[in-house]
Amino acid sequence: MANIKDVAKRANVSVATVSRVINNKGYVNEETRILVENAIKDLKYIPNEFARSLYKKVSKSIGVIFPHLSNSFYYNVLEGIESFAFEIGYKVIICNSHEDEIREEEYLNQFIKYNIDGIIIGSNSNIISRYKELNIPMVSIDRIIDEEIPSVTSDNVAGGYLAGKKLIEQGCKHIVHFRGPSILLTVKDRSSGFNRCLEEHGLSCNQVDLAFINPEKELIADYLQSHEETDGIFCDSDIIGAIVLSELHRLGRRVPEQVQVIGYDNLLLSELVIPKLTTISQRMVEMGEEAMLSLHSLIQNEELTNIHKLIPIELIERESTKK
Amino acid sequence: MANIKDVAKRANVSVATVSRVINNKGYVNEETRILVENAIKDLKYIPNEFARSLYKKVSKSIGVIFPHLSNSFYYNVLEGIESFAFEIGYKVIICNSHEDEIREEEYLNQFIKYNIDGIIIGSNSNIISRYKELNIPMVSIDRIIDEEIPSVTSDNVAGGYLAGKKLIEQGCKHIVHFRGPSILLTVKDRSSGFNRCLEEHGLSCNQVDLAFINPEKELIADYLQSHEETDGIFCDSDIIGAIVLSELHRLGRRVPEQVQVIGYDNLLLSELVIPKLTTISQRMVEMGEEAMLSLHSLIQNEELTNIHKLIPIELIERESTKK
DNA sequence: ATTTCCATTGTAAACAGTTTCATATTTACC
DNA sequence: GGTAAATATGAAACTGTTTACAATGGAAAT
Repeated sequence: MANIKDVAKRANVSVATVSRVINNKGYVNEETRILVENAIKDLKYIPNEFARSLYKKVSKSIGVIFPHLSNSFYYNVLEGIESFAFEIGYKVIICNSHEDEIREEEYLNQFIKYNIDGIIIGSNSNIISRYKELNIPMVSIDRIIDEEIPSVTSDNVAGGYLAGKKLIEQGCKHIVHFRGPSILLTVKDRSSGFNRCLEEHGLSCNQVDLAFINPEKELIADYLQSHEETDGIFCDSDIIGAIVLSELHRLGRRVPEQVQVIGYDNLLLSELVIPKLTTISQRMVEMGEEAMLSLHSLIQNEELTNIHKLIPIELIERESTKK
Repeated sequence: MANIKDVAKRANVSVATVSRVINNKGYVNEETRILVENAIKDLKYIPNEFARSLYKKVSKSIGVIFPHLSNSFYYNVLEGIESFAFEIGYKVIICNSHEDEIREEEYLNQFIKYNIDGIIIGSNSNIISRYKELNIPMVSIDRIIDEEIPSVTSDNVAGGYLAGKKLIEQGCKHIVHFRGPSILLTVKDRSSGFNRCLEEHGLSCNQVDLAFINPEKELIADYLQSHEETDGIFCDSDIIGAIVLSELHRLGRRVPEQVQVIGYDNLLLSELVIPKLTTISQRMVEMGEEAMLSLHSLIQNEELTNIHKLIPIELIERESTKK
């Protein structure tokens, strides 16, 4: 691998001049520039970023900490982050915390070693203080971990509200909310939006708490069996929605004629079940892009006009609700 | 941020000694070691990897080039890669080529700048020559791009064969194979395994070529409508499988009594459709781990006992085939 | 004619480590 | 007691860049 000295030698100039050419900085005579550029081409010279970063203390890379990777939310967000990062010349180092604080801390140390320019956190981090003392530009995604730390979240309150509104508009009276784990802020927000909407219309609903990954099918089956009057169901995920549909099918209840169902996430799945699932869609890729955008501003020391970005949701109407 | 000089000063030793302590290399007196370690703790010193890498020409990071991120195969593989990489102290830089050669080439240049230690490629790269001239340790995943470049692939031939065997054993005579894009080697391999099995049993099958992402529902519907005799279906993905199931449902054909269906990938989806889809499972996380393992050996200049690793597949029996 | 300024280039210090080599001390062995 | 080997440490060179500063020459201004 050729280095800057080799180029300088071949072009008969000093390394400083070569550096000026590479960085387009300072005075360089046009002829000299061409000489240097040719030498660079001849030697297939590519500047060493380590040396550069060592001096400039900038790594042109950001770290992304997620609690999981195999989850459509995170990899779609990651897609958005990567996409925008590439545009502005940033590398993305991916970290899977596995919801493990020790692992997260180890990654944090790595970040320092590598002069990482910024961090995007999607994990349920309890080590915020550690993050804050690091003083590295940082953006949280999907949750607000601290008032001072910029965030990008999906408008979960609006998501819940919209789902409620749709069910009510289509005439549902006996509504149930199959919720995700209620420790999650996102779930709480959806609940609060949903409940507010019902209250505004003089209604209330039952809540059944479920896990996201492996929702207990039995709980769903039991509830549906013992609540024949149910005519509207809001599920905190399409996976729960799909299970609900299959249970309703087993019980012989017609969707959407007798019961209407709304899911959440707009997974591929929601198009493949019968009937196709009406769902709330989060703009995940956009969330990733917005997070990277905020982070970039932060890195550039720009003022953020909007510290806490709220990304709108959409209701995707399919066949599990009435028109 | 404290640097090695600060530590040296505080411990009243030279930087060389500090370096020896950090790297556990060379002679250091026990008392001196403790002195240095305390200084490190006091100053919260973390060595700068850029300076290190500059001298050692090793980055402790690998690049992963995938054609997409939002695809369960890739992110599961990524999960495996990241997991093992973390164990052995490597960072993972994620690159989404979007199937774009120019983008891939740009990433490649980045890799050189950053002295990347190794590359895992999952993309349909046509720029192999470029890769080869780089002389960076490299492992391909899901496809063999070159005889000399180590690879980790799923045993697609066995997958096709196993699917064929299952359908035949359960008495299918009129079999159709809804294939993925036939340009893909993986698809070709599945086909060849599937067809060989049918041939061995004196059978043959029809083939319908479909896209993976948005399989043309109409093609599937048309085929099923015009081939009432069909009693066995092998689908190159669970998504195709789910669509097939929904079409069969529409046509009033009972699964598995009249028609049996096998999918591929063991997506979450396959558990949620009615009836649950029998499918071939690829051990994706394991593939990622194995790829990282091979790459690590390569980086360490170790001989690979098995250049082309073939990861076994499994038949996951559910409700869309007879027992 | 002298001074000032700009363009152009090079020298050398900085960035933060690792490692080679030299030197000093201790221990081991004959 | 003398020599070789092992232990312990530091000075300085080295990694490949960027940049502050100095030096030079020529043009413009006084």
